[in-house]
Amino acid sequence: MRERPRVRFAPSPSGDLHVGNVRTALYNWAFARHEHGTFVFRVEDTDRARVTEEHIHAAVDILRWLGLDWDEGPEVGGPFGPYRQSERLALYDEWARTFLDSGAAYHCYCTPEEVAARAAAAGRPPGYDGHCRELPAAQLATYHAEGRVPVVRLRMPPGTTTFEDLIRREVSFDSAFVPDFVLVRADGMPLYTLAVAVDDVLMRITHILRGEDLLPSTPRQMAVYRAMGVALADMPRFGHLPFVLGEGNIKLSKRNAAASISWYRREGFLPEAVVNYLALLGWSLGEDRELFSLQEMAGGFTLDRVNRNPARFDLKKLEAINGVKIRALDAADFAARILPFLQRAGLVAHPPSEREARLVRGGAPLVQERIGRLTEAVEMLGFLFVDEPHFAIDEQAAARVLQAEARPTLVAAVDALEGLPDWRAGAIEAALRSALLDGLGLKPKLAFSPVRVAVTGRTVSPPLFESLELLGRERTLARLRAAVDALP
RNA sequence: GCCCUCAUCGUCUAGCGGUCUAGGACACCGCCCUUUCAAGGCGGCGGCACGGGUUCGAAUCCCGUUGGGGGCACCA
Repeated sequence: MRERPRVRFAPSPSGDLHVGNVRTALYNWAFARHEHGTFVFRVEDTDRARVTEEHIHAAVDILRWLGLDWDEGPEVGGPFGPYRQSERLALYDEWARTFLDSGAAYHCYCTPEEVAARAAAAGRPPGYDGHCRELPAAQLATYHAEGRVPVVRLRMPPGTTTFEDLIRREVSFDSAFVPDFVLVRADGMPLYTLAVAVDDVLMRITHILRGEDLLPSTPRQMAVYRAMGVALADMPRFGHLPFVLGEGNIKLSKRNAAASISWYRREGFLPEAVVNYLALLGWSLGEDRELFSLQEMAGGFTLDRVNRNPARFDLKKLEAINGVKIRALDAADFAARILPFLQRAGLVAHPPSEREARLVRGGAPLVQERIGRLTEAVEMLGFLFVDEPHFAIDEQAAARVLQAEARPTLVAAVDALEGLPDWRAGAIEAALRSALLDGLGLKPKLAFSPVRVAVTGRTVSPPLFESLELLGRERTLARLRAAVDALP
């Protein structure tokens, strides 16, 4: 009997989408999908100075990358558009006029400075005092004569606003603590306070899941609904999501690079990991299930499992989940995911040459189970793509491992590998074990590290024998000989 | 200052009056495996903020205290 819910994600993209924004989008999406409702994406760009075209594109792009799709909004349209507030200004204007006519709103001629000064002088908390609520005609004339341009304020109805929060419980605000607020600026531009309410009603939004920072603005939003003639029972229902805090020192400030979701993409996090981790910040599937897909999340997403307390972001945990998701990828998919990172590092061409493609395919399985971020594949596989003349050994690694005493080891390795008829990992391992372990009586750890550093340039690398096989006989021997020559 | 809100291991959480000497995950610490690094396996450390109630019985319900967070814009 109950109608399908319509929910929305309505960011005001004044920069890269924030981690908290995305978590809100995710919950709205999951709720819509779970209830077989509609997910609306609306852009709140009434503050045009801050919201740019570029930011909007970035938001669309990152949401798509995460795998969130919307039924109405930018690039998909829908029956209740336009979905950008900057294209709906006439609507807000119309409603502001209606409010003025009905007395639900009034013109206010006070400047922000005057309002603040009066509050301070009276020792009241900041906020409007209702000064222009009932202006005498004479005063009005004076203001006009002074050339003052009014804002439109909503007349906050007296009494108590009570609502059942979808995530908390009953919340109520006494209007005495909710000052009359501005709907339209002196320059005629509508404010968030007007635009959200009008749009949510006009777009038939039924459930509003948003950050808890908006909790105190709920009575104001409901007052606008009321002015629009919406009955209490028909108003959208609100659910306020707890905050996502930064690590350590509270707030996930905009200054912090890790606050913007695009950072995670650049740093080699999988969208399925980001989404999985973000879902965990304030919600759980239950039964100790921590790993799931977007679809599984949608399948189990109910509001009664959303937490009320704020969550702190933990990069280590995200990384752990990322590792699990990386390992769960099939080989071809994983190779495709690391390719862009190798390309950006300048190691592989666009498109990859045949040899490069072969090395990516061959190298991918070597690193898939040992990295937590896709970017690490670049560090570990770099040695495969560098041409001999440009191959360089990490200085610290050389200083530690490639000392004079490594000479017999490297020489023996060259001898053992030079005539090896079968250049495959198994044969390479057998040859090196016999030459270095049996022949020189070295411990494995000591025997293989000079070879590793000489050939990969690092003390940490993918498995040695497979690495040599991939690198090929020529390049392997060239690097070993060069290392011998460079020995002190 | 006023209003609102939150409170289980270091962190994310399970728990929705008895099955809790509180479960899982990440982190951390051991051990095993091992050609480096990981991964994996096994084990360990560690928590119901405090005080009152309600109840035969509270992590779970109520009140208060403390502490945290948010809001009080011609930002959203």
